Amino acid sequence: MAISDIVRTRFAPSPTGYVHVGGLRTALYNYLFAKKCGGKFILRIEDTDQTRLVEGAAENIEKVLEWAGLAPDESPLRGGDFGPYTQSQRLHLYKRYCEQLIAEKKAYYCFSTPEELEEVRKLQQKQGLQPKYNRKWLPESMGGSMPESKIKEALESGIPKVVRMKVPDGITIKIDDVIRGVVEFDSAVVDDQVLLKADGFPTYHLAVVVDDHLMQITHVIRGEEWLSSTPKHVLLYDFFGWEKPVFAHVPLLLNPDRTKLSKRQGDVAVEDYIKKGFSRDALLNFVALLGWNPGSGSEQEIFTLDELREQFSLEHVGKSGAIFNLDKLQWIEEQHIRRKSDAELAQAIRPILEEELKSRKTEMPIEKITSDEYLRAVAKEMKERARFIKEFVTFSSYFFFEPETYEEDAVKKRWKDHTNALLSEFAARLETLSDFTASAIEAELKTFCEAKGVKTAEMVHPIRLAVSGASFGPSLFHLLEIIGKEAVLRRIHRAVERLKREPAATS
RNA sequence: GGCCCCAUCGACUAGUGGUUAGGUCACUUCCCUUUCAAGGAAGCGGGACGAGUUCGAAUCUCGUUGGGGUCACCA
Repeated sequence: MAISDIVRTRFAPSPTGYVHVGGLRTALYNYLFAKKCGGKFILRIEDTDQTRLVEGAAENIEKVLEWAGLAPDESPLRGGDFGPYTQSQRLHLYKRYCEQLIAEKKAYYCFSTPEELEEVRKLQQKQGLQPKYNRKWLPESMGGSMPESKIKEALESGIPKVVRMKVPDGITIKIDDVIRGVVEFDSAVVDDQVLLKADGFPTYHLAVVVDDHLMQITHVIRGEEWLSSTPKHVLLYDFFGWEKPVFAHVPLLLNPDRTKLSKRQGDVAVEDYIKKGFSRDALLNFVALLGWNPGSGSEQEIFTLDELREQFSLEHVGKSGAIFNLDKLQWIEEQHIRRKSDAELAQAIRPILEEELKSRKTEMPIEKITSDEYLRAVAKEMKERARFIKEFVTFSSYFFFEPETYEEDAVKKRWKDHTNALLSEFAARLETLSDFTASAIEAELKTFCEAKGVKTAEMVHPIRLAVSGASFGPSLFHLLEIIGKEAVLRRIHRAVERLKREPAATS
Protein backbone atom coordinates (compact mmCIF):
# COMPACT_ATOMS: atom_id res chain seq x y z
CA MET A 1 0.00 0.00 0.00
CA ALA A 2 1.37 3.37 -0.96
CA ILE A 3 2.59 5.65 1.72
CA SER A 4 2.78 9.38 1.25
CA ASP A 5 5.80 10.52 -0.72
CA ILE A 6 6.05 13.62 1.36
CA VAL A 7 7.09 13.32 4.96
CA ARG A 8 4.22 13.41 7.42
CA THR A 9 4.81 13.28 11.16
CA ARG A 10 2.39 13.62 14.01
CA PHE A 11 2.16 14.52 17.65
CA ALA A 12 -0.55 12.40 19.24
CA PRO A 13 -1.13 13.25 22.88
CA SER A 14 -4.09 12.28 24.96
CA PRO A 15 -6.02 15.20 26.40
CA THR A 16 -5.42 14.61 30.07
CA GLY A 17 -4.97 18.17 31.19
CA TYR A 18 -1.65 19.72 30.37
CA VAL A 19 1.24 19.35 27.97
CA HIS A 20 4.19 17.50 29.46
CA VAL A 21 7.64 18.91 28.70
CA GLY A 22 8.55 15.49 27.34
CA GLY A 23 5.56 15.83 25.06
CA LEU A 24 6.78 19.23 24.00
CA ARG A 25 10.09 17.71 23.00
CA THR A 26 8.39 14.92 21.09
CA ALA A 27 6.24 17.49 19.33
CA LEU A 28 9.33 19.56 18.59
CA TYR A 29 11.25 16.64 17.09
CA ASN A 30 8.27 15.69 14.96
CA TYR A 31 7.84 19.26 13.85
CA LEU A 32 11.52 19.79 13.13
CA PHE A 33 11.88 16.59 11.21
CA ALA A 34 8.82 17.27 9.09
CA LYS A 35 9.83 20.84 8.35
CA LYS A 36 13.39 19.92 7.64
CA CYS A 37 12.08 17.50 5.03
CA GLY A 38 9.55 19.94 3.66
CA GLY A 39 6.77 17.79 5.06
CA LYS A 40 3.68 18.17 7.21
CA PHE A 41 3.29 18.10 10.96
CA ILE A 42 -0.02 16.82 12.24
CA LEU A 43 -1.73 16.99 15.60
CA ARG A 44 -4.05 14.14 16.50
CA ILE A 45 -5.93 13.94 19.77
CA GLU A 46 -5.98 10.47 21.29
CA ASP A 47 -9.04 10.58 23.49
CA THR A 48 -9.94 6.92 23.52
CA ASP A 49 -9.96 6.63 27.28
CA GLN A 50 -13.29 8.00 28.35
CA THR A 51 -12.34 7.81 32.00
CA ARG A 52 -9.44 10.18 31.71
CA LEU A 53 -10.95 12.96 29.68
CA VAL A 54 -10.30 16.47 30.89
CA GLU A 55 -12.48 19.32 29.77
CA GLY A 56 -10.70 21.78 27.51
CA ALA A 57 -7.49 19.78 27.44
CA ALA A 58 -7.50 19.30 23.67
CA GLU A 59 -7.88 23.02 23.06
CA ASN A 60 -5.13 23.63 25.57
CA ILE A 61 -2.76 21.39 23.63
CA GLU A 62 -3.34 23.43 20.50
CA LYS A 63 -2.82 26.60 22.47
CA VAL A 64 0.50 25.41 23.85
CA LEU A 65 1.72 24.29 20.43
CA GLU A 66 0.75 27.66 19.09
CA TRP A 67 2.66 29.36 21.90
CA ALA A 68 5.66 27.21 21.12
CA GLY A 69 5.56 28.14 17.47
CA LEU A 70 4.95 24.52 16.52
CA ALA A 71 1.59 25.05 14.92
CA PRO A 72 0.46 21.87 13.17
CA ASP A 73 -0.47 21.85 9.50
CA GLU A 74 -3.46 19.67 10.27
CA SER A 75 -5.29 19.39 13.59
CA PRO A 76 -8.75 19.20 15.12
CA LEU A 77 -9.04 22.99 15.08
CA ARG A 78 -7.34 23.57 11.77
CA GLY A 79 -8.82 20.64 9.94
CA GLY A 80 -7.16 18.98 6.97
CA ASP A 81 -7.71 16.32 4.35
CA PHE A 82 -7.35 13.37 6.69
CA GLY A 83 -9.76 14.29 9.45
CA PRO A 84 -11.33 14.06 11.80
CA TYR A 85 -8.23 14.46 13.93
CA THR A 86 -9.87 13.44 17.16
CA GLN A 87 -10.07 9.73 17.73
CA SER A 88 -13.44 9.74 19.45
CA GLN A 89 -14.86 10.96 16.16
CA ARG A 90 -13.40 8.05 14.23
CA LEU A 91 -15.03 5.18 16.08
CA HIS A 92 -16.70 3.80 12.97
CA LEU A 93 -13.32 3.37 11.34
CA TYR A 94 -11.84 1.34 14.16
CA LYS A 95 -14.93 -0.80 14.28
CA ARG A 96 -14.78 -1.46 10.59
CA TYR A 97 -11.13 -2.47 10.65
CA CYS A 98 -11.72 -4.63 13.67
CA GLU A 99 -14.46 -6.49 11.89
CA GLN A 100 -12.11 -7.04 9.02
CA LEU A 101 -9.57 -8.63 11.33
CA ILE A 102 -12.17 -10.86 12.88
CA ALA A 103 -13.38 -11.97 9.47
CA GLU A 104 -9.80 -12.77 8.52
CA LYS A 105 -9.28 -14.65 11.78
CA LYS A 106 -6.60 -12.28 13.00
CA ALA A 107 -8.67 -11.15 15.94
CA TYR A 108 -11.42 -12.64 18.09
CA TYR A 109 -14.10 -11.77 20.58
CA CYS A 110 -13.41 -12.18 24.26
CA PHE A 111 -16.10 -12.20 26.91
CA SER A 112 -13.91 -12.54 29.99
CA THR A 113 -14.80 -9.98 32.63
CA PRO A 114 -12.19 -7.63 34.06
CA GLU A 115 -12.54 -9.41 37.40
CA GLU A 116 -11.93 -12.75 35.78
CA LEU A 117 -8.86 -11.42 34.02
CA GLU A 118 -7.56 -9.93 37.20
CA GLU A 119 -7.86 -13.28 38.91
CA VAL A 120 -6.02 -15.07 36.13
CA ARG A 121 -3.30 -12.46 36.30
CA LYS A 122 -2.88 -12.90 40.02
CA LEU A 123 -2.64 -16.62 39.68
CA GLN A 124 -0.04 -16.34 36.95
CA GLN A 125 2.01 -13.97 39.01
CA LYS A 126 1.85 -16.29 41.96
CA GLN A 127 3.17 -19.06 39.78
CA GLY A 128 5.93 -16.81 38.55
CA LEU A 129 4.47 -16.75 35.08
CA GLN A 130 4.24 -13.93 32.62
CA PRO A 131 0.84 -12.21 33.08
CA LYS A 132 -0.93 -12.86 29.80
CA TYR A 133 -4.41 -13.48 28.53
CA ASN A 134 -5.11 -17.19 28.76
CA ARG A 135 -6.90 -17.32 25.42
CA LYS A 136 -10.00 -18.73 27.00
CA TRP A 137 -12.16 -17.34 24.21
CA LEU A 138 -9.86 -18.13 21.35
CA PRO A 139 -12.12 -20.05 18.94
CA GLU A 140 -11.39 -23.60 17.87
CA SER A 141 -11.11 -22.44 14.29
CA MET A 142 -8.15 -20.29 15.27
CA GLY A 143 -6.38 -22.95 17.28
CA GLY A 144 -8.10 -22.26 20.57
CA SER A 145 -10.47 -24.30 22.66
CA MET A 146 -13.69 -22.32 22.53
CA PRO A 147 -16.38 -23.91 20.38
CA GLU A 148 -17.88 -21.58 17.78
CA SER A 149 -21.32 -22.33 19.13
CA LYS A 150 -20.45 -20.89 22.53
CA ILE A 151 -19.10 -17.76 20.96
CA LYS A 152 -22.20 -17.36 18.87
CA GLU A 153 -24.30 -17.84 21.98
CA ALA A 154 -22.36 -15.21 23.92
CA LEU A 155 -22.56 -12.84 21.00
CA GLU A 156 -26.31 -13.19 20.78
CA SER A 157 -26.83 -12.83 24.51
CA GLY A 158 -25.36 -9.36 24.29
CA ILE A 159 -22.99 -9.69 27.23
CA PRO A 160 -20.07 -7.22 27.18
CA LYS A 161 -17.23 -8.20 24.90
CA VAL A 162 -13.93 -6.95 23.65
CA VAL A 163 -11.95 -7.76 20.55
CA ARG A 164 -8.46 -9.15 20.92
CA MET A 165 -5.75 -9.56 18.35
CA LYS A 166 -4.47 -13.08 17.81
CA VAL A 167 -0.72 -12.94 18.14
CA PRO A 168 0.88 -15.64 15.98
CA ASP A 169 2.85 -18.26 17.86
CA GLY A 170 6.51 -18.87 17.47
CA ILE A 171 7.51 -15.97 15.30
CA THR A 172 10.03 -13.20 15.75
CA ILE A 173 8.82 -9.68 15.33
CA LYS A 174 11.40 -7.26 14.06
CA ILE A 175 11.34 -3.54 14.53
CA ASP A 176 13.68 -1.39 12.53
CA ASP A 177 14.12 1.76 14.54
CA VAL A 178 16.20 4.63 13.17
CA ILE A 179 17.53 5.47 16.60
CA ARG A 180 17.95 2.00 18.05
CA GLY A 181 18.54 -0.22 15.08
CA VAL A 182 16.85 -3.58 14.76
CA VAL A 183 15.04 -4.73 17.87
CA GLU A 184 13.57 -8.22 18.00
CA PHE A 185 10.75 -9.66 20.05
CA ASP A 186 9.60 -13.23 20.38
CA SER A 187 5.86 -13.33 19.71
CA ALA A 188 5.51 -15.41 22.85
CA VAL A 189 6.11 -12.31 24.96
CA VAL A 190 3.39 -10.27 23.29
CA ASP A 191 -0.07 -10.53 24.70
CA ASP A 192 -3.32 -10.93 22.77
CA GLN A 193 -3.91 -7.22 23.12
CA VAL A 194 -7.42 -5.85 23.38
CA LEU A 195 -8.12 -3.81 20.26
CA LEU A 196 -11.69 -2.76 20.84
CA LYS A 197 -12.93 -2.16 24.35
CA ALA A 198 -16.32 -3.07 25.75
CA ASP A 199 -17.45 0.53 25.38
CA GLY A 200 -16.79 0.41 21.66
CA PHE A 201 -13.70 2.59 21.86
CA PRO A 202 -10.44 1.30 20.43
CA THR A 203 -7.36 0.87 22.55
CA TYR A 204 -4.32 2.96 21.75
CA HIS A 205 -2.74 0.13 19.83
CA LEU A 206 -5.50 -0.25 17.28
CA ALA A 207 -6.16 3.46 17.00
CA VAL A 208 -2.55 4.50 16.34
CA VAL A 209 -2.05 1.97 13.63
CA VAL A 210 -5.31 2.68 11.86
CA ASP A 211 -4.88 6.43 12.11
CA ASP A 212 -1.22 6.56 11.26
CA HIS A 213 -2.00 4.56 8.18
CA LEU A 214 -5.09 6.50 7.17
CA MET A 215 -3.37 9.81 7.83
CA GLN A 216 -0.40 8.63 5.80
CA ILE A 217 2.09 9.17 8.58
CA THR A 218 5.55 8.33 7.29
CA HIS A 219 7.57 8.69 10.49
CA VAL A 220 6.48 7.78 13.98
CA ILE A 221 8.67 9.72 16.38
CA ARG A 222 7.66 9.04 19.96
CA GLY A 223 9.00 8.33 23.44
CA GLU A 224 10.95 5.21 24.25
CA GLU A 225 8.21 4.04 26.59
CA TRP A 226 6.41 2.90 23.44
CA LEU A 227 9.17 0.65 22.23
CA SER A 228 7.93 -2.44 24.01
CA SER A 229 4.44 -2.16 22.59
CA THR A 230 5.66 -1.56 19.07
CA PRO A 231 5.62 -5.27 18.18
CA LYS A 232 1.85 -5.15 18.56
CA HIS A 233 1.73 -2.30 16.11
CA VAL A 234 4.03 -4.03 13.67
CA LEU A 235 1.83 -7.11 13.82
CA LEU A 236 -1.23 -5.02 13.06
CA TYR A 237 0.43 -3.41 10.05
CA ASP A 238 1.21 -6.89 8.82
CA PHE A 239 -2.34 -8.11 9.49
CA PHE A 240 -3.69 -5.30 7.38
CA GLY A 241 -0.99 -5.58 4.79
CA TRP A 242 -0.05 -1.93 5.25
CA GLU A 243 3.33 -0.38 4.75
CA LYS A 244 4.93 0.45 8.08
CA PRO A 245 6.09 3.95 8.94
CA VAL A 246 9.65 4.57 10.00
CA PHE A 247 9.92 4.25 13.77
CA ALA A 248 12.09 6.51 15.90
CA HIS A 249 11.91 5.98 19.64
CA VAL A 250 13.48 8.92 21.37
CA PRO A 251 15.11 8.63 24.79
CA LEU A 252 13.13 9.56 27.87
CA LEU A 253 13.32 12.74 29.89
CA LEU A 254 14.35 11.88 33.42
CA ASN A 255 13.96 13.06 37.00
CA PRO A 256 17.20 13.76 38.88
CA ASP A 257 16.97 10.20 40.22
CA ARG A 258 16.88 8.91 36.64
CA THR A 259 13.32 7.68 36.69
CA LYS A 260 10.90 8.80 34.00
CA LEU A 261 10.20 12.50 34.43
CA SER A 262 7.18 12.79 36.63
CA LYS A 263 4.99 15.30 38.33
CA ARG A 264 5.98 14.18 41.80
CA GLN A 265 9.54 15.42 41.46
CA GLY A 266 9.01 18.88 40.07
CA ASP A 267 7.18 20.71 37.36
CA VAL A 268 6.47 18.78 34.20
CA ALA A 269 3.82 20.90 32.55
CA VAL A 270 4.88 23.30 29.85
CA GLU A 271 2.41 25.71 31.41
CA ASP A 272 4.42 25.62 34.64
CA TYR A 273 7.50 26.80 32.83
CA ILE A 274 5.60 29.47 30.98
CA LYS A 275 4.30 30.69 34.32
CA LYS A 276 7.80 30.82 35.71
CA GLY A 277 8.69 33.13 32.88
CA PHE A 278 10.60 30.93 30.48
CA SER A 279 10.39 31.95 26.88
CA ARG A 280 9.44 29.64 24.10
CA ASP A 281 12.84 29.99 22.44
CA ALA A 282 14.70 28.96 25.58
CA LEU A 283 12.40 26.10 26.45
CA LEU A 284 12.52 24.73 22.92
CA ASN A 285 16.28 25.19 22.74
CA PHE A 286 16.65 23.36 26.02
CA VAL A 287 14.43 20.37 25.32
CA ALA A 288 15.88 20.06 21.83
CA LEU A 289 19.31 19.57 23.38
CA LEU A 290 18.05 16.90 25.74
CA GLY A 291 18.74 13.99 23.46
CA TRP A 292 19.80 15.77 20.32
CA ASN A 293 22.98 17.61 19.34
CA PRO A 294 24.03 19.38 16.19
CA GLY A 295 26.72 16.78 15.65
CA SER A 296 30.24 16.59 14.42
CA GLY A 297 32.31 19.52 15.40
CA SER A 298 29.55 21.99 16.16
CA GLU A 299 29.67 23.43 19.61
CA GLN A 300 26.64 25.60 19.21
CA GLU A 301 24.45 25.64 22.30
CA ILE A 302 22.04 28.43 21.60
CA PHE A 303 19.52 27.88 18.84
CA THR A 304 16.51 29.74 17.59
CA LEU A 305 13.62 27.70 16.23
CA ASP A 306 14.76 28.55 12.72
CA GLU A 307 18.24 27.28 13.41
CA LEU A 308 16.89 24.08 14.88
CA ARG A 309 14.75 23.62 11.82
CA GLU A 310 17.81 23.90 9.62
CA GLN A 311 20.09 21.69 11.66
CA PHE A 312 17.89 19.01 13.16
CA SER A 313 18.38 15.43 12.14
CA LEU A 314 17.25 12.12 13.56
CA GLU A 315 20.78 10.75 13.16
CA HIS A 316 21.99 12.94 15.95
CA VAL A 317 19.35 11.93 18.44
CA GLY A 318 20.96 9.95 21.25
CA LYS A 319 19.87 6.75 22.90
CA SER A 320 20.11 7.36 26.61
CA GLY A 321 17.71 9.23 28.82
CA ALA A 322 18.48 12.79 29.83
CA ILE A 323 17.91 14.49 33.16
CA PHE A 324 15.88 17.65 32.99
CA ASN A 325 18.34 20.14 34.46
CA LEU A 326 16.98 23.51 35.49
CA ASP A 327 20.38 25.22 35.74
CA LYS A 328 21.05 24.75 32.08
CA LEU A 329 17.55 25.85 31.15
CA GLN A 330 18.06 29.03 33.14
CA TRP A 331 21.35 29.71 31.44
CA ILE A 332 19.79 29.20 28.03
CA GLU A 333 17.00 31.60 28.93
CA GLU A 334 19.57 34.26 29.84
CA GLN A 335 21.49 33.68 26.65
CA HIS A 336 18.37 34.20 24.60
CA ILE A 337 17.64 37.44 26.41
CA ARG A 338 21.14 38.71 25.73
CA ARG A 339 20.91 37.87 22.09
CA LYS A 340 17.80 39.96 21.60
CA SER A 341 18.10 43.53 20.42
CA ASP A 342 17.04 46.38 22.71
CA ALA A 343 14.12 47.03 20.41
CA GLU A 344 12.96 43.42 20.55
CA LEU A 345 13.23 43.43 24.30
CA ALA A 346 11.30 46.69 24.53
CA GLN A 347 8.48 45.04 22.63
CA ALA A 348 8.52 42.08 24.95
CA ILE A 349 8.61 44.20 28.09
CA ARG A 350 5.76 46.54 27.22
CA PRO A 351 2.84 44.11 27.65
CA ILE A 352 4.26 42.92 30.95
CA LEU A 353 4.62 46.47 32.15
CA GLU A 354 1.14 47.38 30.99
CA GLU A 355 -0.25 44.44 32.89
CA GLU A 356 1.60 45.56 36.00
CA LEU A 357 0.33 49.10 35.60
CA LYS A 358 -3.22 47.84 35.91
CA SER A 359 -2.71 47.06 39.54
CA ARG A 360 0.04 49.43 40.52
CA LYS A 361 0.32 53.18 40.60
CA THR A 362 3.39 54.90 39.32
CA GLU A 363 4.63 58.37 40.12
CA MET A 364 6.18 58.61 36.69
CA PRO A 365 4.51 59.79 33.50
CA ILE A 366 2.98 56.72 31.87
CA GLU A 367 3.67 57.94 28.33
CA LYS A 368 7.30 58.25 29.25
CA ILE A 369 7.86 54.86 30.83
CA THR A 370 5.92 52.97 28.20
CA SER A 371 7.64 54.71 25.32
CA ASP A 372 9.81 52.72 23.00
CA GLU A 373 12.79 54.91 23.72
CA TYR A 374 12.50 54.46 27.47
CA LEU A 375 11.98 50.71 27.31
CA ARG A 376 14.91 50.33 24.95
CA ALA A 377 17.10 52.19 27.40
CA VAL A 378 15.93 49.97 30.25
CA ALA A 379 16.54 46.90 28.11
CA LYS A 380 20.05 48.03 27.31
CA GLU A 381 20.96 48.48 30.97
CA MET A 382 19.25 45.37 32.24
CA LYS A 383 19.68 42.72 29.58
CA GLU A 384 22.91 41.47 31.13
CA ARG A 385 21.24 41.14 34.47
CA ALA A 386 17.76 39.84 33.80
CA ARG A 387 17.13 36.15 34.26
CA PHE A 388 13.68 36.37 32.69
CA ILE A 389 11.98 38.89 30.48
CA LYS A 390 9.51 39.65 33.22
CA GLU A 391 12.38 40.69 35.50
CA PHE A 392 12.80 43.86 33.49
CA VAL A 393 9.62 44.90 35.22
CA THR A 394 9.79 43.06 38.53
CA PHE A 395 13.46 42.82 39.41
CA SER A 396 14.16 46.35 38.28
CA SER A 397 10.78 47.82 39.06
CA TYR A 398 12.47 51.09 40.05
CA PHE A 399 12.60 52.05 36.41
CA PHE A 400 8.86 52.32 36.55
CA PHE A 401 7.86 52.70 40.18
CA GLU A 402 9.12 54.65 43.12
CA PRO A 403 10.66 52.35 45.72
CA GLU A 404 8.47 51.78 48.76
CA THR A 405 11.12 50.19 50.90
CA TYR A 406 14.87 50.32 51.11
CA GLU A 407 16.98 47.22 51.53
CA GLU A 408 17.50 47.06 55.23
CA ASP A 409 20.98 45.60 55.44
CA ALA A 410 22.25 47.98 52.82
CA VAL A 411 20.80 50.98 54.63
CA LYS A 412 22.50 49.82 57.78
CA LYS A 413 25.78 49.53 56.00
CA ARG A 414 25.68 52.61 53.79
CA TRP A 415 23.62 55.20 55.62
CA LYS A 416 25.96 57.23 57.74
CA ASP A 417 25.08 60.13 60.02
CA HIS A 418 26.02 62.73 57.46
CA THR A 419 24.40 60.95 54.52
CA ASN A 420 21.12 62.81 54.66
CA ALA A 421 22.80 66.18 54.59
CA LEU A 422 25.12 65.20 51.78
CA LEU A 423 22.28 63.80 49.70
CA SER A 424 20.18 66.90 50.09
CA GLU A 425 23.07 69.06 49.14
CA PHE A 426 23.91 66.95 46.12
CA ALA A 427 20.29 66.94 45.05
CA ALA A 428 20.41 70.70 44.95
CA ARG A 429 23.44 70.50 42.71
CA LEU A 430 21.69 68.04 40.39
CA GLU A 431 18.75 70.39 40.18
CA THR A 432 20.92 72.95 38.45
CA LEU A 433 22.45 70.42 36.10
CA SER A 434 21.22 71.27 32.65
CA ASP A 435 22.67 68.23 30.96
CA PHE A 436 21.23 65.27 32.86
CA THR A 437 23.35 62.55 31.29
CA ALA A 438 25.31 59.73 32.86
CA SER A 439 28.66 61.35 32.18
CA ALA A 440 27.59 64.79 33.38
CA ILE A 441 26.11 63.35 36.56
CA GLU A 442 29.25 61.35 37.18
CA ALA A 443 31.44 64.41 36.69
CA GLU A 444 29.24 66.41 38.98
CA LEU A 445 29.42 63.76 41.68
CA LYS A 446 33.20 63.53 41.45
CA THR A 447 33.54 67.26 41.84
CA PHE A 448 31.12 67.25 44.71
CA CYS A 449 32.89 64.45 46.54
CA GLU A 450 36.24 66.08 46.12
CA ALA A 451 34.95 69.33 47.48
CA LYS A 452 33.36 67.60 50.43
CA GLY A 453 36.31 65.33 51.03
CA VAL A 454 34.24 62.13 50.93
CA LYS A 455 34.80 58.99 48.96
CA THR A 456 32.64 58.52 45.89
CA ALA A 457 31.38 55.27 47.31
CA GLU A 458 29.89 57.16 50.24
CA MET A 459 27.57 58.88 47.80
CA VAL A 460 27.14 56.27 45.12
CA HIS A 461 25.61 53.64 47.36
CA PRO A 462 23.18 55.90 49.19
CA ILE A 463 22.04 57.45 45.93
CA ARG A 464 21.39 54.02 44.47
CA LEU A 465 19.44 53.06 47.56
CA ALA A 466 17.45 56.27 47.54
CA VAL A 467 16.54 56.00 43.89
CA SER A 468 16.08 52.27 43.50
CA GLY A 469 15.62 50.93 47.02
CA ALA A 470 18.13 48.23 46.16
CA SER A 471 21.83 47.74 46.77
CA PHE A 472 22.43 46.28 43.35
CA GLY A 473 21.53 47.06 39.78
CA PRO A 474 22.89 48.60 36.63
CA SER A 475 25.43 51.35 36.37
CA LEU A 476 24.21 54.07 38.72
CA PHE A 477 24.80 57.01 36.42
CA HIS A 478 22.98 55.37 33.54
CA LEU A 479 20.19 54.45 35.90
CA LEU A 480 19.85 58.10 36.93
CA GLU A 481 19.93 59.34 33.38
CA ILE A 482 17.20 56.95 32.31
CA ILE A 483 14.91 57.65 35.21
CA GLY A 484 15.37 61.35 34.65
CA LYS A 485 16.03 64.39 36.74
CA GLU A 486 12.55 64.90 38.03
CA ALA A 487 12.08 61.41 39.41
CA VAL A 488 15.61 61.22 40.73
CA LEU A 489 15.27 64.39 42.76
CA ARG A 490 11.86 63.38 44.06
CA ARG A 491 13.16 60.00 45.12
CA ILE A 492 16.24 61.40 46.83
CA HIS A 493 14.11 63.80 48.83
CA ARG A 494 11.66 61.06 49.72
CA ALA A 495 14.47 58.79 50.89
CA VAL A 496 16.03 61.50 53.02
CA GLU A 497 12.63 62.06 54.53
CA ARG A 498 11.95 58.41 55.18
CA LEU A 499 15.38 57.42 56.44
CA LYS A 500 15.88 60.46 58.62
CA ARG A 501 15.21 58.73 61.89
CA GLU A 502 16.84 55.49 61.00
CA PRO A 503 20.54 56.14 61.02
CA ALA A 504 23.05 53.36 61.03
CA ALA A 505 22.55 53.06 64.76
CA THR A 506 19.52 50.83 64.43
CA SER A 507 21.58 47.75 64.90
C1' G B 1 10.45 -11.37 37.96
C1' G B 2 9.96 -11.94 32.07
C1' C B 3 10.97 -9.05 27.80
C1' C B 4 13.25 -4.72 25.76
C1' C B 5 16.43 -0.36 25.91
C1' C B 6 20.63 2.19 27.83
C1' A B 7 25.82 3.03 30.00
C1' U B 8 31.91 9.22 28.49
C1' C B 9 33.22 14.53 34.02
C1' G B 10 27.78 16.00 39.32
C1' A B 11 24.29 17.42 34.68
C1' C B 12 23.79 17.87 29.00
C1' U B 13 27.02 15.99 25.44
C1' A B 14 31.30 15.59 21.10
C1' G B 15 33.77 11.32 19.59
C1' U B 16 32.18 5.85 14.77
C1' G B 17 40.21 1.81 16.01
C1' G B 18 45.61 5.85 16.89
C1' U B 19 43.01 12.59 20.46
C1' U B 20 47.29 15.30 26.22
C1' A B 21 39.26 12.18 25.63
C1' G B 22 36.81 18.21 23.35
C1' G B 23 32.61 21.71 24.54
C1' U B 24 28.47 23.68 27.64
C1' C B 25 25.93 24.09 32.64
C1' A B 26 27.13 23.84 37.81
C1' C B 27 31.22 24.58 41.27
C1' U B 28 36.24 27.11 42.69
C1' U B 29 39.93 30.96 41.74
C1' C B 30 41.66 35.24 39.28
C1' C B 31 40.84 39.69 36.04
C1' C B 32 37.35 43.62 35.05
C1' U B 33 34.18 46.68 38.36
C1' U B 34 30.98 52.37 42.76
C1' U B 35 26.86 47.64 43.60
C1' C B 36 24.72 43.29 41.43
C1' A B 37 25.32 40.88 37.24
C1' A B 38 27.42 40.04 32.61
C1' G B 39 32.08 39.26 30.24
C1' G B 40 37.31 37.39 29.98
C1' A B 41 41.07 33.79 31.91
C1' A B 42 42.18 29.51 34.57
C1' G B 43 40.96 25.28 37.58
C1' C B 44 38.02 21.02 39.23
C1' G B 45 36.13 16.68 37.18
C1' G B 46 34.93 11.47 33.03
C1' G B 47 34.53 6.42 29.00
C1' A B 48 30.68 1.07 35.29
C1' C B 49 33.56 -3.56 35.62
C1' G B 50 35.97 -7.96 33.47
C1' A B 51 37.58 -10.65 29.43
C1' G B 52 38.52 -10.96 24.22
C1' U B 53 39.73 -9.09 18.92
C1' U B 54 43.86 -5.77 17.46
C1' C B 55 50.46 -3.39 16.87
C1' G B 56 46.73 -0.11 19.12
C1' A B 57 40.05 0.29 21.92
C1' A B 58 35.70 5.14 25.00
C1' U B 59 34.99 3.33 20.04
C1' C B 60 34.28 -3.79 17.77
C1' U B 61 32.63 -8.79 20.46
C1' C B 62 31.13 -11.44 24.79
C1' G B 63 30.03 -11.56 29.87
C1' U B 64 29.03 -9.10 34.55
C1' U B 65 27.09 -5.07 37.11
C1' G B 66 24.13 -0.90 37.31
C1' G B 67 20.07 2.13 35.70
C1' G B 68 15.59 2.72 33.00
C1' G B 69 11.16 1.33 30.23
C1' U B 70 7.26 -2.09 29.73
C1' C B 71 4.21 -6.08 31.04
C1' A B 72 -4.30 -2.82 31.61
C1' C B 73 -10.87 -3.08 28.41
C1' C B 74 -4.32 3.98 30.26
C1' A B 75 -2.10 6.48 26.77
